[in-house]
Amino acid sequence: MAKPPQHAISPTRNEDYPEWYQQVVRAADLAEISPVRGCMVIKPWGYSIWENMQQALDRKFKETGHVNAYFPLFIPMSYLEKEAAHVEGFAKECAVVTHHRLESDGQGGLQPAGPLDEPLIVRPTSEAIIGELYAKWIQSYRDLPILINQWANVVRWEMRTRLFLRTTEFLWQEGHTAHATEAEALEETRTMLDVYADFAENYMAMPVIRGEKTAEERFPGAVATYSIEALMQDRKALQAGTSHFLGQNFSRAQEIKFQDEEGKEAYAWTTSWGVSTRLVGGLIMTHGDDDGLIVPPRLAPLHVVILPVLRDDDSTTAVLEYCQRVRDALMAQNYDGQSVRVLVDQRDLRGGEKTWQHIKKGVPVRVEIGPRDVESDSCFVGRRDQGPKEKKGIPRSEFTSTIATLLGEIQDNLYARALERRREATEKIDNLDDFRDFFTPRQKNTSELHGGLAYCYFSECEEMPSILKELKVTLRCVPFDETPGKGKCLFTGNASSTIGVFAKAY
RNA sequence: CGGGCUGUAGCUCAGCUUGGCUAGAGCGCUGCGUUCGGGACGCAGAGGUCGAAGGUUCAAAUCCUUUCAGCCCGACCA
Repeated sequence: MAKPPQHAISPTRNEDYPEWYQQVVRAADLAEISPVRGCMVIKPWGYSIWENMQQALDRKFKETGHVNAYFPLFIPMSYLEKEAAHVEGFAKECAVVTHHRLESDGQGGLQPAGPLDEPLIVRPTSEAIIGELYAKWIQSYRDLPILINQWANVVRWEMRTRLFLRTTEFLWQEGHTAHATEAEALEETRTMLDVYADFAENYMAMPVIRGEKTAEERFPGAVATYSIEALMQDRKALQAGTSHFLGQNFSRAQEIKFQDEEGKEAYAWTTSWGVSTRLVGGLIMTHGDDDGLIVPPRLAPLHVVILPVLRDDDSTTAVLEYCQRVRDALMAQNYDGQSVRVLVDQRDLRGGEKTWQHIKKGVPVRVEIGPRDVESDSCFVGRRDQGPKEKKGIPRSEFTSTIATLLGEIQDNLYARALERRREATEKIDNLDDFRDFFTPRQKNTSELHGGLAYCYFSECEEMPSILKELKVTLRCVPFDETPGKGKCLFTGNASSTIGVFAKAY
């Protein structure tokens, strides 16, 4: 008998976090790198999690008055030239379509032909094309607000890619709204940030900090960028969603004008906001452990997997029938407004092997059912937020009737754990030595989890950028939830009344 | 786009320095048997034009040239 390894994932988080991440993506069968440079294939388990995210978000968008539409993948290059800062921000990472045909090169190969008069850009984001249409659609204050969202893929030609966190092509949603007044647009920007934060915390069980980005980190062309920032288990921050107040920058560039109630011509106030498949990466790094992924119940493709323990005797039929009964009873229950999602895994695999597959995929609840359980009318239940061997027998009817409570407990527990991890990794720091110390690993040669979130007073000064660069630290945001008093800028010692959240980041 | 490295089975790699017979291992896969509530074992098998093109040679995974692709480190990023 080979001794089983201690953990399903090797290396562990402590040993090599980036490698652990990749191994979890693989072990949980979420996605794989594709033959196409920088692009990933999202496999059914990973896509299903994304679908559940989409579903929850889409419902929230609609509850806040938005509707879905779809705009073209291609953007004429001239459209992108209109907003100067926007161009500069995205020009370096645009895929460009210059031809519309292929022809034989005479040697069995193909070559592009039919050059386009004007190149088309594969959208890196859609402000440029959507604004162009809004300009046509908006004539009167009666046409406002326009509150549209689209689910789409976008392409940004990144130099280095990591599954879900940064890929050349990714899936996302982008909301684009236009308003008659500044106040209304600002409120929209803030509302959508709150929608994201609510989703992150209550669905993903991932605590986030809401805040505003500083000028350097702002979306190209925006007046203000708000973001939600989450802390991963390696103590690096992940920007999980952004909401931009675009002011009139885009409407001036794109001539999005309307006549107001007094008959005067005015430029619309616009916003845009988005979250992407990057959230799946955030989910992995928030909850995953050394046995693989843990999916919060509200987003889990499967809530419960039933694993029949079959022997080579005549108990098989009884066990399978019992499994069906348990399945039916579970599916009759409601969790989070939907029927509980259950699978009886009858594949012809060894029990241990099968169990571990589901552990690695992060299914919240596993139920082993064998002759013993049929005999005692009970279920042998394991929770993914607990150790693989912490399984216990529960009377069948009690288990099936309280499944929603159990799933709710797991959801809450995951959030509580994540919040506690963040709390442990958060410090208020008021001098530069401590700051350097906080972000410097103890060991030189091995990778080490270190750092976290540092709350510090700061000012936009000359000293800050070089120190941050040296430490590979970034200013994540100016958090909304902090009420600053009087402090001193960490970098200059000058008086400051602005608190920033600093962290190493993805 | 600068610096370093790697392309050999589905995956991870050995073999290359010093050219030589039918190109290997582990994992995975298929079959049979024993197993099965913490990741099994035994036996038998399938699977490769050694990234591509050209050259040197009696002989090339191995040496030379060209080329393509990928990875890592820098500048950029949801």
